[in-house]
Amino acid sequence: MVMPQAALQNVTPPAIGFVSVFASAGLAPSCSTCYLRGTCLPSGSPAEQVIQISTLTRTKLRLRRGAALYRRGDAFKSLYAIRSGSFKSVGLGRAEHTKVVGLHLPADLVGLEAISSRIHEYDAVALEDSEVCVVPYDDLVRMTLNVPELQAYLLAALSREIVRDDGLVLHLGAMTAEQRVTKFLLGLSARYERLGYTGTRFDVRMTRKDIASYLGLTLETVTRVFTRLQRDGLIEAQFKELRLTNVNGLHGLLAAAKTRSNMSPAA
Amino acid sequence: MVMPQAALQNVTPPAIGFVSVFASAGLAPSCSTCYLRGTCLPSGSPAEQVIQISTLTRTKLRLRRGAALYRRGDAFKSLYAIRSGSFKSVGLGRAEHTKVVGLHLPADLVGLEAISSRIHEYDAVALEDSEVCVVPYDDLVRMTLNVPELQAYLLAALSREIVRDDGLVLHLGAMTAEQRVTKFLLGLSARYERLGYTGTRFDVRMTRKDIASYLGLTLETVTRVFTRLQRDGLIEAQFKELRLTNVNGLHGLLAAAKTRSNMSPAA
DNA sequence: CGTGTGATTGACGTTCTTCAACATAGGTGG
DNA sequence: CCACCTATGTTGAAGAACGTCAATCACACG
Repeated sequence: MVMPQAALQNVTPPAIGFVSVFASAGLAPSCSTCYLRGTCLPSGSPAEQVIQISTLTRTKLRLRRGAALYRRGDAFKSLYAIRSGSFKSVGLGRAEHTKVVGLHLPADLVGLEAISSRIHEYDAVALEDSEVCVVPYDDLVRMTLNVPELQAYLLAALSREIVRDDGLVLHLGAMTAEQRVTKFLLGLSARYERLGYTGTRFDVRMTRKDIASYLGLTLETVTRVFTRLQRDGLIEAQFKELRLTNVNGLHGLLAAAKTRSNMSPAA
Repeated sequence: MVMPQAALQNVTPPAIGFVSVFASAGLAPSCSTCYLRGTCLPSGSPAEQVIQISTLTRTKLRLRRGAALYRRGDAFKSLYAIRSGSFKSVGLGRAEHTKVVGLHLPADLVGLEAISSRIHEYDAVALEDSEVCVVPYDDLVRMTLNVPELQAYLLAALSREIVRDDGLVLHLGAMTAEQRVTKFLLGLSARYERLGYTGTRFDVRMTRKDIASYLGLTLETVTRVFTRLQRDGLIEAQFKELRLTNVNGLHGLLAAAKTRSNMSPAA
């Protein structure tokens, strides 16, 4: 069990639990060689800028499953780009109850919600052994003034997050349990595909309980939907392992007349 | 009925319906005299910067109730700061059904969701006769490079929107109808108070149908909750007019043991 | 090999939706 | 100014979807 090695330069420190910190002394790859190149930060064109951006992310963190990247109430100092693994964002609802509000995969930028208040609003917990690049926020912002592409990228990332959340709002309130789960699975599939994986066969790292929380359901309901989808030949699921055996069929469930109507027909 | 007067400078044009465009030829107030000064854009300190920012927002729009500031699919060119009135954001769910995803009051910045894709994702519809300042986005971004406070402000605004949405996600999935409506009313109250209004007596501009859509309920359920809250002496409501007669009681409903438990107890 | 967490399945109850009828407000034209 | 008309809001009764409670199973981990 690797313990956190005290503070290094200006690393956000408090990540408790099974965290390992290391700087890029040749060990850690720079942005220019990262296989996610260009997806998490704009290391697109001018090589000069890529180098500049690489200096931002010298520090990496490794987290064991269950470890927290940050916790609710922690001071916000950095954003985190996921290099490998996955995280959930866990928020606090009324009456000391928690709820999963986000699921983050490689190339995602985590911590955006804390920019305005400078205090993290959620726990970010590793769903598996994971690795992130630390992006000190003040340095990032300073650099945007010289690298307009970076500025544009950061703004776009924030905007994308808003769209994602709005999408969630749109669906949470207006879909049946079956549709929520289906939407969730298809969304995951699409994200994995964008990362270069298959999209029809992947592991669901969240527990049924987490999924239920994320979708605003109970874990029993989620389980039942899984078995129903499996019975109908749309998926094959056992525990974390998942295959989408009939993607069209799944899409069909979403479009279906079954929509529950607190929604108004479009004009 | 005032018709849109063709394009003025680089105004986003397509706002259809009852829209009136006018430039600030002394008529329209500048940021330095606006009663919302500092709330929508950072016209805080250096007078020079306020003037600079004012040049961004030379164009204002007036919209009649029901008119659209922009529509889904419109090209994104500007953000809009609400000077007076209110708007709803309406998104498209599955199967040609719409859902209200946002409610915007004075000083809010509208259109943030379109920054990444450069295409508006929602309709923004005026809930009453309203007035907005047009903030051309490219000009705004260009200016942030010289005015770091503006950059910080813009990033914070986006981040705040993310927090707002996450909050909605948190609550939509995990609260009873009574709690959703209560949360909605208390939220409105807080926002009006922050704007300098009473917070215990205000008009709800959205129809029951809109509220229901926003909260993921049916309009009948919303109505029933309203009458129940009224019966219990917590509010007085007739149609759009609303008074919160027992704010503590309302807060009590949220904290209450009544939470439905797809939520996990905090660690 | 035992313990604990996560997953599954069933029976039952509650909340919310659905369907339907009716009331009220606001706007339009006579 | 009134009559009408449509959009909006209110109320009731019945049913479905999902939550709740509880028992059992399977896997992972020490």
